[in-house]
Amino acid sequence: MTAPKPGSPATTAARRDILITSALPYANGPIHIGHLVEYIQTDIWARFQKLRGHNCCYVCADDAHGTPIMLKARAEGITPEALIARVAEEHKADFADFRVGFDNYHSTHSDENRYCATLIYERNRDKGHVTARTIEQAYDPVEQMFLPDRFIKGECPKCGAPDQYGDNCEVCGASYSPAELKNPRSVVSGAVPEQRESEHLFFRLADFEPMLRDWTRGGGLQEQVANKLDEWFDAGLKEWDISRDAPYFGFEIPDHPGKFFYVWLDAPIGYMASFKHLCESERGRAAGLDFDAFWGKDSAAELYHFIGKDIIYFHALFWPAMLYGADFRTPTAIFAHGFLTVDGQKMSKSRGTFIKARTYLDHLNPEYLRYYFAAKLGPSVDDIDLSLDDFQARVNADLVGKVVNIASRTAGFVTKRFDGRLASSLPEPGLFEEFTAGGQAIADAYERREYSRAVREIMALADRANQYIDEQAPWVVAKQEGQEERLQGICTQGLNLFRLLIGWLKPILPGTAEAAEQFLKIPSLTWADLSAPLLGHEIAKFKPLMTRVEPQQVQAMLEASKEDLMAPTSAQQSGQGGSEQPAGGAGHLARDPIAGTIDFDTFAKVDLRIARIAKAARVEGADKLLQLTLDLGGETRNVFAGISKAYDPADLEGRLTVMVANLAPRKMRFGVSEGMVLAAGPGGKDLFILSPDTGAEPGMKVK
RNA sequence: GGCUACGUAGCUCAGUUGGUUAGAGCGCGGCACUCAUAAUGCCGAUGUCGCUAGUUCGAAUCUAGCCGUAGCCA
Repeated sequence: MTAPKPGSPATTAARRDILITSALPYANGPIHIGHLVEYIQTDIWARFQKLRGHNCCYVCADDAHGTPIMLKARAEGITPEALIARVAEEHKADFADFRVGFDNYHSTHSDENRYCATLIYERNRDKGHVTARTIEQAYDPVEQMFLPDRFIKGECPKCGAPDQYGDNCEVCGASYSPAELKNPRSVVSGAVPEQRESEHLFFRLADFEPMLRDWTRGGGLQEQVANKLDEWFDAGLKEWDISRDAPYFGFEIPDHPGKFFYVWLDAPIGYMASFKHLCESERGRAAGLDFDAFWGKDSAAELYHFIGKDIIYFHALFWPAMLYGADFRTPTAIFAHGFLTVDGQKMSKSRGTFIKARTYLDHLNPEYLRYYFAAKLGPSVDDIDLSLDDFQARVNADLVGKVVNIASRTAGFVTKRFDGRLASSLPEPGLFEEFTAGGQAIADAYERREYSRAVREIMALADRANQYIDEQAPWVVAKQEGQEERLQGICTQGLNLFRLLIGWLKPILPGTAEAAEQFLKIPSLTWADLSAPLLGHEIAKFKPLMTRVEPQQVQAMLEASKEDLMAPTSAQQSGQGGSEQPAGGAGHLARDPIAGTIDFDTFAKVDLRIARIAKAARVEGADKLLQLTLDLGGETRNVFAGISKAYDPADLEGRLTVMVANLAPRKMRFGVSEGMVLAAGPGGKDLFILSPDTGAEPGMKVK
């Protein structure tokens, strides 16, 4: 059996073995709605394949290694193991609540991954694809560790912009090496980095050029991605540095004590490890899952990786090469998607559009976002935009106004007039068949990942169903004597059309589909069930399957996202797949490096004043905010401070503290904040407001 | 800076190999209906297809340059 070409219509009746993955989220921060584009896109595809009756597994894991995690754990005073365990729980809860249905969620810091990474390394090494070479790298003499480029800051050698990372300048866009940086400083300790030598291991990617060129042309890549790869081939494939020196949180390389696998080596291997863990679990054994059948060199199973466009290089070059070199099968296809913008702009913390998964869930139904993303997603690598106005309009119009409304406007008659019983035949079987015929195009669209097309097709049919009900006007028939049978027929027809629509939407809206199944009193729908109508069957009383999105909910979510920002927490944006971003370090300087030098005039612009906390109160509806009335000795200010978890309002009243008195007022959901009190600490319960020494009086300037 | 993409109605997007008057949903204007979560149906208005030049009988579609946006540069 040969795997069908990816993107080919799902015409094959044979049961396919399919393994699907999403990129591994990095275990140093929370999931946000940008991440969710990928997990929702993948989950829809996995659910679709399962509904079609295929043997489909969807696995993922936390990407748990690397310098940022090591330093963040150290900054929190806990072990990396404790950190990644905590983050894993948060990630799993977020995914579960968004109904991302992983068959297994594992970690790259696992026995299975150590085994697979070691095996892949050793097999490649034994074939001569790994070489050792001494390189020069920046070294932090205080922390006694080598520094990744992103952990060195200094002035751009080209434009002189201060506070730039060691690899490129965000001001002028120049690329350079950390050694070129002027006045370089270690982000971890603030020390001046030294250049030191160290022996590193390199994966000889160029050995695989013929195989990779072949694989690239094999139809497993989107055209846009293949174009990008050609560019890399033309530039020549370079060796890949796969080792890092201690201290490092990862797997020690067996034959090189003190050296560790680079996080990006074992990250994709996490896909294998997660699947291996699934195979060896009770569930996996019961299902007869065989690791080798999926990963062996001649596997007939299909293997798909959904990833973001930023990590194509790793998945389309290193990963297939590593697998090939270690005598494993290569992926059937890589599906890259674009990034998410909100209202046409990059997600922004200050605009409140940097929305964490949890913040969204606190205010809105996950089905809304799943639907909206589906309505926008296609198979290309183009970015997609979350337009908040469009989001509300679309969810309300399409899902509540069109689809759910079909059931809502027919079910009442069935319950009241026919004891919930559907008619035993359809008055218009032709219309039903017209719908089921449309199901083929919808399936093809799903298979090709053209979700936006599938949604368009489904909504066109939903319009058709509403037209039918309008034409038949059951509310008129209901008032006519002796027309009971006709009324029951119309409603049965309408509910059957509704059932088809819900069945087709099930990969996108698993929760709503489940509620609809309960309403219809039917077992879990599969694609095959949709060919025949539901007749002579008793249904439950209709309850709203989905409520409308209210603008206030969206506003509240944005406000809450701004609150997250105000509380000085240590939350960091996580890069997918273990990019080495500074996330913490030894002590507070590492977590939050000292900012670039300013002159005295700049400092003098900040007017700091002693203030007496005249009143302090909790803010209804905000879990982090306290409303403070600050007495400046003649003038009072209303200030919101994100310190509710650290202080009891009663303990604050009467205290003296320090505030920024000339900060521009800021409008918040709860009122206008006219300044800011100063506090130190990572956030949550660990926040400490400043107090002046005895003798200070309200209104005194701090200088 | 180099490369790869993207740029179509107020908004979000379709537009298959170049071929008549460029489409949909939302929003907007009007009418109808009242079963339904102010839901539904019918009718209508709305565009120099980023800009410029070229190829062609003919360009939203092909080519080049420019402008804007995103990502990558291991």
